[in-house]
Amino acid sequence: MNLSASLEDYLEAILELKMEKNKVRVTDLSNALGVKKSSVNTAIGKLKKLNLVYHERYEDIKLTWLGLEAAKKVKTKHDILFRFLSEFLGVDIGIADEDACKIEHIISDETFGRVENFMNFIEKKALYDKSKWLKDFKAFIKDGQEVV
Amino acid sequence: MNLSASLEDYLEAILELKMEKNKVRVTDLSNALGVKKSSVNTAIGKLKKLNLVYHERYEDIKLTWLGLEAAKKVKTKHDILFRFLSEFLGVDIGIADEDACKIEHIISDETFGRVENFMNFIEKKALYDKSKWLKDFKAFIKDGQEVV
DNA sequence: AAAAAATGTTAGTTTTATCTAACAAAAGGC
DNA sequence: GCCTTTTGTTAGATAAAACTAACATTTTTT
Repeated sequence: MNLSASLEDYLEAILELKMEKNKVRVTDLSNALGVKKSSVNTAIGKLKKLNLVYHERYEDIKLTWLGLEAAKKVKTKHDILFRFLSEFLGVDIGIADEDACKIEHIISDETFGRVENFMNFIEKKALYDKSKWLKDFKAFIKDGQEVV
Repeated sequence: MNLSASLEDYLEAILELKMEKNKVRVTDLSNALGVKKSSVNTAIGKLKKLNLVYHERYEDIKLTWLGLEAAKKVKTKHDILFRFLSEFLGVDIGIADEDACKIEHIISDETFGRVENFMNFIEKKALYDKSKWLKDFKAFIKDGQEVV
């Protein structure tokens, strides 16, 4: 199933809102994504046709099992890309979130897999690695200073 | 000046074709970007209005000074992202090229700056660093094996 | 130089995702 | 229980970027 960036954003937002406030309404999505309610309506119609959400007129929006799986996949991508950008590269968290949100839709599975591997590597390595490369790098990133 | 991803791709392709074959025609762009010639025409019309290219009916396409600057900016982004993906993360070069081509249009200046810094760091570090973290990481990336 | 092929242009259509504006239904306040 | 506000829906418009199909111009072949 190949979803557009826009539809992936809707799915992700539904999942996040459900975790935050349980009920997900058209207005919530409109606010979360910064689009008009009519746009939400159109998008939900498409997701419904794809069997990704369940929605009855004037009621709140629910993910189907299929939709939940798709949403979780997008969210996982987002989270790992966000951590890579903010924790590793030191990007400001606001910007890291924005960029992750754009990259998550266009990155290939292969590239994402590599980023994922890298974050796993870093996470474990940081615990017991004797070399101070990571610290050196963070210093470098921070003030552009070289550390030999 | 805020260009769409599509227009940035056209500029980048014009720069690359100019370097390869000197003359850049509508057909060259059509082939390079995999779009119809009529689409190239429409895009060139927009770039012309923005003073980024110079183009007379039935003649070849040239970048203005402004267009060249913009094209170089995009290409630099592409090249550094490509090196990061292929050389550092070990992504297949075909896929790295595709992904770089998508990411270059959406990444923030801040994030791109961080990637740039990182590649500079790596490049110098690799020359004299005693720790074998980079080698360890590449092994990890390659076969998912942990190296303690 | 005429015919054929390649190249370039134009007009009009399609798709995706947004918007505005008008309207419909539901929820809350009194 | 009515009125107002909030929420949801529908219809129609717009913008970007591609497409097809028809046509125009230039280049190449013979």
